[in-house]
Amino acid sequence: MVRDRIIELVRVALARGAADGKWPDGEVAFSLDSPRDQKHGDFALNAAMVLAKRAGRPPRELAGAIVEALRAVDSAGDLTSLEVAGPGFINLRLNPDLWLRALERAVVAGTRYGRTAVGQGKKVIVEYVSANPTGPMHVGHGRNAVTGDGVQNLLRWAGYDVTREYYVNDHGAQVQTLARSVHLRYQEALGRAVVFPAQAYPGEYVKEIGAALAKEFGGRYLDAPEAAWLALFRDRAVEHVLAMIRGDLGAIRIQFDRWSSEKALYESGTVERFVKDLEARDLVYVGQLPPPKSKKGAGAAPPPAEPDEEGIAAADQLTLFRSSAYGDEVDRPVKKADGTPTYFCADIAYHWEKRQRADLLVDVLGADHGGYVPRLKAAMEALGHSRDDLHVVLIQMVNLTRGGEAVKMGKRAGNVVWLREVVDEVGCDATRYLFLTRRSDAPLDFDLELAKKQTLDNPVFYVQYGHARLHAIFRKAAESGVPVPAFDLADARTLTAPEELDLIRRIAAFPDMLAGAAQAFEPHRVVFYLQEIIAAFHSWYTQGKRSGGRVLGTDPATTRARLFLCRALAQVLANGLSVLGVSAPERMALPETGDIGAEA
RNA sequence: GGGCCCUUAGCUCAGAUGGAUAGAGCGUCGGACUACGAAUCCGAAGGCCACUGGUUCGAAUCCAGUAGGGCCCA
Repeated sequence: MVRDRIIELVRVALARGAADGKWPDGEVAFSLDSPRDQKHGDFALNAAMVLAKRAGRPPRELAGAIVEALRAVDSAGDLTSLEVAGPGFINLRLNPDLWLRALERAVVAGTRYGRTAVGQGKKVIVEYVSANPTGPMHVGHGRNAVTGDGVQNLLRWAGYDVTREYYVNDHGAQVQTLARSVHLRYQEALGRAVVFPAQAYPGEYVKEIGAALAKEFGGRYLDAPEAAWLALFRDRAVEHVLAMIRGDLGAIRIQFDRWSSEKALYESGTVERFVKDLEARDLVYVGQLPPPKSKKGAGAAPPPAEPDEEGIAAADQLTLFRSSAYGDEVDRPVKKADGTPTYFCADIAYHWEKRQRADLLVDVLGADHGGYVPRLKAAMEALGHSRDDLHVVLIQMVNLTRGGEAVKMGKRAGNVVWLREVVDEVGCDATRYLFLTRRSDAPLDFDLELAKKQTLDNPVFYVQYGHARLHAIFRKAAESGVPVPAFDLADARTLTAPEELDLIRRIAAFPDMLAGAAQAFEPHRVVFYLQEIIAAFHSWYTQGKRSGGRVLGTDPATTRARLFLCRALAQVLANGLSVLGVSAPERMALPETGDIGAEA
């Protein structure tokens, strides 16, 4: 990478200068930025300002000394100009051949261009979606899924050894409620009139499962006691729902490497072994839940005597995990009064088990689980790991709109918008891309009308169109008997327009951008990068068209060079879209045909 | 009442580990095709980066507090 090469040069120069006693020894936390303003060169180095205080010398004077040191180590002649500017920046201009070589690398690396080794093969488990197996995926799950998949893919491109994992909460109250709901529909399917209580799951799919079980078992469990069918109905219902979820995921091209079952954690004894481990480390004790934080001054409010949804009441003697010693607000129960483990217990047991399989854990959670993060981190630390071995990506909610009008959503019957409905309406590419047009921790407005539009308002369309347009150029070139050539430095040197150099610099920065996005767990950066680079292309293209400097010009060397530039650009677009799981069509149907065609 | 997130152009949002004159899209106004996709592009207008203080060579970015919005818990 171009930037890495310069960073190395700077390091050597700084070390050499320190060795010569020109400035104090030690790490210099310099940065090498690409300035927005081209007048400031290819890169701006702030080392002199960082070092000024330690050296006790004015930044600009120090900058002069650093410039000398850089010149001394630049035996290859990479730096064509070095100037001190502003408060003490050093503006670097590079030998243009360096940039042109980056263009060559992009094409030579092909579908692998952008892959880096910053992850050093570290094992990472990315857990995402993990929607409760009590119903199909809704739109919010979709955002989680797409973001998680983007993070996962970024990490893969950055050289991590990634496992995609889905945690199935197939144990506990919610799947039991599902089982009972299904049993009611089962009775109904057998002709019995039932009253459907408010807490039961209302969806149409519950009826389908009930009917399927009626067909399979007949009246066998019609009047049987709950104990006879609960576990069976639960397992069958979960199976059905997971099949639906797999279908939903398939519709947005998401697959998992591993499905981890909460129930299996119990059945395999993992939870029990984990609790033993906690006891052995003296991380738990028996006691009562602390009183909730009360209104100030008025003394402690009376603790609620009512059991909560997990069946824990204030007066219970619980097994508590010393999470408050590791940054959590209070100690959290891992066992209830009757000795059964809590949901939290199984969850940290799962993380404990995951951490044995990987160096780094990433959880993609809904923002409503934000309060859960400190106790998970506390658990990591208590178990002898670093808090940073777990990184949590929080996903804010999706506000669905149609032409600007809010689409009402809620948990009540009939109000949920399933992910599948959205994908069926706007397509997988638009769904995936638009879910990533905002930082994940900010709420997202998703407009169904906009997502379907075949105009530049629609960011997906804009980028895909750019890719198709590049391929139109290749087709035209082939028709004219001009194949896309191999790299030739002499040809490439004809690329001298500022717009062309700008495009080349962006292409060269692609691997850095991907690595940065991976390390920040922020797939939306890829979206913004693509948006910018394709805008730069459209601009260059149209301007060239006006001034007669088209890609397919009369001068053979220029034509070859520009075709090659387009080739590199198309590769970057295709690779960037591939990281996002969005297709890069080589041609797009005309709107008159009414065929969207972008999925090809 | 406690905790987390957020506040940047009329609207929707970017702004990488602090860098030089804060960017993009939409919307508004004005322009550009006899050849590779005008499904595109160019230009203009539009800002007290919520507020106050602090940290330093330098703050939209980091810290504290205030105001407003969202989520969770109670």
